Amino acid sequence: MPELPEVETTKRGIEPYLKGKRITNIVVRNASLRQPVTANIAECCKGQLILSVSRRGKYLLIATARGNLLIHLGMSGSLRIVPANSPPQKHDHVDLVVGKQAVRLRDPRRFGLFLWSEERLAEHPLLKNLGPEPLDAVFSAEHLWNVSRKRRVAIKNFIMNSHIVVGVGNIYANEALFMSGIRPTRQAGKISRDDFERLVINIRKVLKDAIRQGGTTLKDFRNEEGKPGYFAQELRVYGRAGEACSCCGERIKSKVIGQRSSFYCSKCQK
DNA sequence: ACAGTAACCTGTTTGC
DNA sequence: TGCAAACAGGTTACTG
Repeated sequence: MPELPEVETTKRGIEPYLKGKRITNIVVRNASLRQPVTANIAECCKGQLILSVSRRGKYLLIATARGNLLIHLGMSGSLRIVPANSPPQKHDHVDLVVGKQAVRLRDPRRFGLFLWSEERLAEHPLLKNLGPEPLDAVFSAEHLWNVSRKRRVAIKNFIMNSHIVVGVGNIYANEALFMSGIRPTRQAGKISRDDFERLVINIRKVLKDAIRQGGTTLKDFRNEEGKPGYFAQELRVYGRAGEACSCCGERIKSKVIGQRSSFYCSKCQK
């Protein structure tokens, strides 16, 4: 599910309910996510004042003076604001209780994470090797050029690699490559500087546009109010195999690249 | 160091 | 209609 725009939408949605409040409790109903929910997590952070809510890549970070909550939504996770006493549904695994309300993690596939960490975030194993934020200035054509030399992996896999740049998942990788006229199978090391310039611009554009629309809801993404995002209607190639290209009319092709379904126009993308 | 694959899970869609 | 297979937005551990 959630790529950067969906995580950013979630971050903006939950922030007003959390910032400046004290953590009342954390209720864990099912600790078996991709990693087990940190043992005794409630005792670790009960009573702590929430200083900030932020995002790094697809990770949500909730900071207190003693440590940080680190949440990842995996493939099927979502966070909602609910009354703390409302009955949980089948896949509602964890509640972060703040007063009479709770931020509730629902994650049917349990690929998500809900962790407590007292080490410096810059040192955290899940965060320390991440590449730049695509919406930061340090993410540039020069960066992509520098780290792609002699790399033979397909450009689509390359930009989905969080060590290269964070937050670009399958949907937006397909879209950004279409917008840039780059065939997703091309070797990263053979992309020209001009192509990288366009790719950087379009990765930023597609992510910003999707954030503006509240993210992309294919099936189960919901914001903190349980409402879907509206960017799906603006997707140009993702999920459109066999349809006419919006630019030239050619039929959109699909192909599995690196185990992920990929979509492109063979006329517009070389 | 790099590239490719399997694995972690469950729900929904597709095809016979 | 029923059942099994295929597929899904992410990440990482392992292999060669």
